[in-house]
Order: sequence, then C-alpha cells, then structure tokens
Amino acid sequence: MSGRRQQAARNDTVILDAAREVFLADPKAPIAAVAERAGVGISALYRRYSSKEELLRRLCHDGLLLFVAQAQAALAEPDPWRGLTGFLAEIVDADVHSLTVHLAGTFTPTPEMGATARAAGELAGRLVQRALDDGSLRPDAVVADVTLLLESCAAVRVPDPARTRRLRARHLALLLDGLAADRSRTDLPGPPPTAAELNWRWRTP
Amino acid sequence: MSGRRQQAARNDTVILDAAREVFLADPKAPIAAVAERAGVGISALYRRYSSKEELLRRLCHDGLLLFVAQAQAALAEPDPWRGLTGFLAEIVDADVHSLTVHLAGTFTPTPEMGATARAAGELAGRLVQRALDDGSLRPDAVVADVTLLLESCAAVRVPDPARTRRLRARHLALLLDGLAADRSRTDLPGPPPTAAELNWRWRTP
DNA sequence: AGCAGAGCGGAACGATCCGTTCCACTGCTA
DNA sequence: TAGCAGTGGAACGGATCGTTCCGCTCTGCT
Repeated sequence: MSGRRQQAARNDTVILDAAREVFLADPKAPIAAVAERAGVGISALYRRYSSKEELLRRLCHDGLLLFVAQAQAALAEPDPWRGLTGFLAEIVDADVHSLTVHLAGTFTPTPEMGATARAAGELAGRLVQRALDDGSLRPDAVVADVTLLLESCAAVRVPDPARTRRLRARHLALLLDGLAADRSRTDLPGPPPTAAELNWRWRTP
Repeated sequence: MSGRRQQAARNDTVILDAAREVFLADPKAPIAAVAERAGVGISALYRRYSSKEELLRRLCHDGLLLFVAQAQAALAEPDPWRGLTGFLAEIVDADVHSLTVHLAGTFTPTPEMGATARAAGELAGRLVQRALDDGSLRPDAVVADVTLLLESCAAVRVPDPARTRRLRARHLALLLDGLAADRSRTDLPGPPPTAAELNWRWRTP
C-alpha cells in the first residue's frame, strides 16, 4: 500500500497522537488545535470521528485499556510491593490518569467504558489488597488512597512535558514512602474516600 | 449606620465570600454565577470592582496575604516540625493554594502581588530550612517539594466541599509521613523542581 | 417634606470562541 | 481517463460571557 491510502493510514495515528498531546495539555482545547498540531485539516479529523465527543471517548477509553493492561502485568510480578509501585510509576509516567479522569465529564461515557472502568477498579483493588496482605503497604491505607495518589500526581505540572514526568516521579516517591508499612507512624485522619466519592466524574446525567 | 448603607457594607463581604466559593469550585466561572450565588445583581459587583480581572486579583492577593500571615504564625511555633506541618494543614484546609495558583493565569498580576508572592516564598523557605536543620524533615527534601505538595493536595477534590477538606487532610498526612526524616529510605529520584519551574504561572507576558 | 443621587437588578449588546458543515480541489485507483 | 476517496480550510450558527445601560427604589440630607 502506498500513495494516498498510505498517507491516510498514517494520518490515523498522527491524529490520535496529536489529540492525546493537545488534550493532555488542555482538556478543553478546541478541535482546530488538534488539527493544527497534527498538521492536517479539520476534515481529516471529521472523516474519522463524527464529533469531538467521539474523539474524546476514544482517547479516554484507550487510557482505560492501558490502565487495565498495566495492572494485569503488575499482578504477574511476584513481589506485591514492587508490583504496586512499578504499576503506579508506569501509570503516572504515561499520564494515563489525565487521560481518563481529566477528560471524563467532557463527554457522556458509553456502557463499554463503564465496564472497562469497573475492570480497572477491580484490578487496582487486587494490587492493593496483595500489598496489604503482604504487609508491605501500611495497614490503614485503602485502594481509594491510591486513586487519590494518582489524582495528585497528575496535578504536578510544569510547562515542559519531559520535566513534568521527572517531577511526578519524585512526587510519587515521596507518596510511596508515606504509604510504605514499615515507617508509618501518624494515624491517617478521617475515613478514607468512598468509591462513590471518587467516581462522581463518571456520572451519566 | 443602618439602612441602605449598612446593606451595602454587608454586600461587600457577601460578594467576596460568594466569589471565593464560586471561583474555588470553578476558576473560569462567569461573573453572573458570582452575582447569583451572592444573591445580588450584576451591578452590585461592578460597582465594587471595575472588571472581573480586578475581582480575581483581589481574591488571589487575599489568599497570598493569608499564606504570609499563617507562615509568620508558624515560625513562632518553637518546634520546627510542628510549625511546618501545622502550617501546611492550615493552608490546605483553607484551600489557599487554589486561590493563589489556580487563579493565577486568569489575570495579569500586579507588582504588589509579585512582592507578596516573593515574601510568601521566602517565609516558606525559612519554615522548611528550620525543619531541615532540626533534622525532622528528610534531608533530600527541598522547599519546592513542599510547593508541589500543596499543589497535589489542591487536586484532591470531590463534589462536597466539607468532604474535600477531610480527604485532603488524609492525603496530607500520607505525604507528611513520606517527608518525615526518621523513615525516609527510598532515594528521591531526579533533581527537585527549580523555582522558575514552579513560578511559571506568574509570568507577566 | 422633598429631592438628589447612591445603590441596585437585570435585560440587552457586542465580542469571542468553537463545533460542525460545506464546497472546491487533488491525485490515486480502477 | 473518469470518478471518487481524501483533504484543506473558509464560513456558519449557536453558545457563552464580560460589560454597559436604563429605570427603579429608597435613603439621607437639607
């Protein structure tokens, strides 16, 4: 395959990459910004996605699928603590959380996405439970604390993307030292967040 | 003083409170939302502030001043660790960081605000240095880590404001356990953020 | 008592932004 | 070579929002 067809196929990925970059930098960016970044016209976008919302859904679902894949890989790691921390490092580094959470609310989720999100939550729960049973995670931590951890790492943000990744890794290390069992001393105040509190973005009104 | 004058004076604070609530919930909220929340007309707003930007500036500067005041109070606490942690708890609880950082960029800062921001940074630096000298803060932490900590706590957010405060307190406790000296073990990866990296929002283009 | 105007509510205006459509054009493909 | 998949980008229409403006009320002063 070559010529026009190949160019079109290449555009598929170019557009998706551009959209990821643009919407990660600014979840409310206009569609035209994506086209400009991709170096294509607006038509090339609308030929592939019938609306902005559909593109956002695709991006978000891709993020969820990556989350699930990484979580499954992490469960294969024999050491629960290494599995959990490695997983978190990957998710933070790939900025999956921005993809899934910051974009949620800008579109109405599909049932399929809801299912994937449930699967993601279930896998994360297993990763955390393993580390709790193992004794490597402080006993008063819950899976919701890990969700908040991801949210808080995504909030670390400087103009340079590469630098942002480094700073997030540093922040994550700090948080993990706070989560490790052998040095927890302060009692965590208040009840942990509930599932409903954390999933409010996925409301389908 | 009573009657119309008193009502007007009361509106001063009602409007400011409403603006704080509204813009904390959504930094890009329209002016009309503030008026509605305050239970006044739009004119009552424009009588006091010549533009939306001026109102935002006022809000932000108030936040900075509160930051400075709390930091000075914390320096009066004899125990450096208690001073630092108590200070952070206050700032997180009052959501000062959202006031100052999330609002920055939505207006052009005044020179006076720049000066206050510098003072705030200097005071925070002293609080951190005290805890470093004291040995209660892990030696590889820097003041920029504390800035990121505030940023990350502000990212913890659920629809209910009261619940948000509780969850942030919990998240802060986790982070502080990671920052305390006597249990740090993991080396923090990468160089800490520089001042320029964290102050980019205060750019005046 | 009466009036000037401070204070206010909210409709209306104009600017801006943005998603989507549409049309002309290009160059592969059959 | 005819036709159409693929595209660029101008143009449209709707929505949003900051700001202005006009008419009203009721106070505080003379």
